[in-house]
Amino acid sequence: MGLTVKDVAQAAGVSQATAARALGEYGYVSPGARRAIEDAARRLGYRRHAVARALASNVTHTAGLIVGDIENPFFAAAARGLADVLEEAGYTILLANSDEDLEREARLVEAFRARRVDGLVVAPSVGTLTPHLTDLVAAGVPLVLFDRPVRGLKVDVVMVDNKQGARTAVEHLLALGHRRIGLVSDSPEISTSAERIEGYRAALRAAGLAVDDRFISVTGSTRADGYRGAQALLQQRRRPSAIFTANNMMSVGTLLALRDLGLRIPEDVALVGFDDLDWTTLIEPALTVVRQPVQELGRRAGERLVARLRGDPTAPKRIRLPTEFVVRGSCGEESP
Amino acid sequence: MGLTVKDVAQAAGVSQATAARALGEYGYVSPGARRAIEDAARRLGYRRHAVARALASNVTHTAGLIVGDIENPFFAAAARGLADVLEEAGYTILLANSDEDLEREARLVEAFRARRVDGLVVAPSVGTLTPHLTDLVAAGVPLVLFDRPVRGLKVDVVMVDNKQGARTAVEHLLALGHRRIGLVSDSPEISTSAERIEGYRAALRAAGLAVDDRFISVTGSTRADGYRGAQALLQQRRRPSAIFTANNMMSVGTLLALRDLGLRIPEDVALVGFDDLDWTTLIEPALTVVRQPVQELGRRAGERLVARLRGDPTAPKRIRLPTEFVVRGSCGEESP
DNA sequence: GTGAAAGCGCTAACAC
DNA sequence: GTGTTAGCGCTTTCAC
Repeated sequence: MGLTVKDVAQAAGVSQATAARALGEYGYVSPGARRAIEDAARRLGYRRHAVARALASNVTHTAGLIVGDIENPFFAAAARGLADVLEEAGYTILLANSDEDLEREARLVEAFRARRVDGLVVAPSVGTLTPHLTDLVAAGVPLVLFDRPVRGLKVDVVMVDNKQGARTAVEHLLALGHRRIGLVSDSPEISTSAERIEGYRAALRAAGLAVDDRFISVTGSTRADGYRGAQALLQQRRRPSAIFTANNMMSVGTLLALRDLGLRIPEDVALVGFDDLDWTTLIEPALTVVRQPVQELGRRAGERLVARLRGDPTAPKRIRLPTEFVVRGSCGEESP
Repeated sequence: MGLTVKDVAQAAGVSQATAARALGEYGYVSPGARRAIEDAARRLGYRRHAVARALASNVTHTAGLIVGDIENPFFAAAARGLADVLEEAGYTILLANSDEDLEREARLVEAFRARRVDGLVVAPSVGTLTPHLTDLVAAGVPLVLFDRPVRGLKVDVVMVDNKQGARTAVEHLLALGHRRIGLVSDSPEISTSAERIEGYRAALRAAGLAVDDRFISVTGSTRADGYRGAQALLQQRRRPSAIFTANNMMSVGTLLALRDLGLRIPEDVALVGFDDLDWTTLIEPALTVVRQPVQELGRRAGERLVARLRGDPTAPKRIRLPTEFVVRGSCGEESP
């Protein structure tokens, strides 16, 4: 501890500036001096002080990531993809969970700004303009929105085509003859959910069907919420013959509700989920899902951020990765 | 950007030192001055500069977390628990994945030290003394080992009782009459796995059975490894009648292998997994598992680290949380 | 209780 | 190419 550039410079017999240039990998240093400096550094056990460097250079080589909950496999996979890209580019990740709470999210953004992150990737909990994000952008801090756009915020967004994904899922159910199709979703405040709900509605409308609110359950986004939502839908006298769940946690809840109600899949109720997971092929029947390229999503977000950090001046990009509709057994068919 | 303590001090009509004391929440400041300073700060939109503060005070309020892979639900849940505790205590988390690779892990520790993290939580990929960790401890940086001890390293460890957990699982299978019990595990270099393997052996020995290496598959730790390992065990002419999988990813792989081989659970092969997950009750039959208090594990690690950061001088603690054996259907019984 | 001044360890001009 | 010299924005003595 406490070994500085100056110490290395002395040991190597050069000025502090030269040693700093060699150790910090910038500016010109003659091969000879470089060798002497690197030798001395190694010999003494010099360790660069990223904090001092950050203060002097105004660059921290640190990026913030704010997700709803790292425990959710969706965010975990994304974090992995993001980390891979950012680390490769020399950045370290600061991680935090917003719990989909706007106030918490704002506090976290503030904390990350105080730490002078070079850029930020956030999955915004609300899809409308909020000061913590507009201020950030106004201040020129690169921001990449993950999974969800914010209406009116002109920054890069990396997301999937939620509406189309949901629509395809519901059309599949319609094609199988279902007319009472339930929707178990979380709040449309989360724009992803709004789009999936929209896709659901669009499919029904296109089929000339009325959208019946009694088949729609909109709650929180946890597994427990999914359980309750599905229960509510299924306990009506005229229950849905099929259900589309708008996210992975709610799929689990719905599955549990179905089981507790003694309803069989797909005989009693067909099921399609959004987001593919480890266990979707482990259950019987396997779950038909709208698959998202989750890790890729994280990677792309990382690439956008790195591009901005390197000064990419182009207009904000909205990257929409396609979903893939994976037919398995939960709607009463065999996989192709 | 670029608004400093000095600016606030001028606006409030006090010296920089006083403003800094108020803004930095240390030292004495009269109530009057404090109000003036806080008003000015709010009015001007002052934002504290954590990097400068860190350089001057030599405290970053940052903790590093190094796990094998954040995409693994085990680590994700732990990260969540840890984040909750650390955030509460005012720390921000730097996250990185080691991929269970020692060299990578060493690089990451180095990168975190360069960033002057106040402390570190790591799930070490190797259970023996390695310089990147001994140096860290020698330098006085608080370190908490997560999930796995390192032989000879005198620091806090938070883990579960792997041996007992594994032993209980195998004893359960033995009690059901199984004599050919397979083990699908990852490398004993990861001490957790070594302990689980040890528990497996202990149970067999206690029952007076020889440990037959043909029933033991030790490979990497991915799902694919589990799949291959299980396949290998099951394709022998004399295949195991039961399998114990030593981690969650390998349970998935084994389940897949079982299915592809057309083997039924529990009729053809009984199965017990280590680590409980979302989907273990979703499959049919539900998976009997050794459950670990995963998030709690993360929380406890966070608590230990915070204690050390606050100067707790007591001897290193080895916290061993108990596992819970959860009997479901995969061994041929009903849940209680 | 408050202020002046000296750093923390590094980068960044600028002169040589 | 290399050295000199200012800072970066804050904390931290130490007088007052």
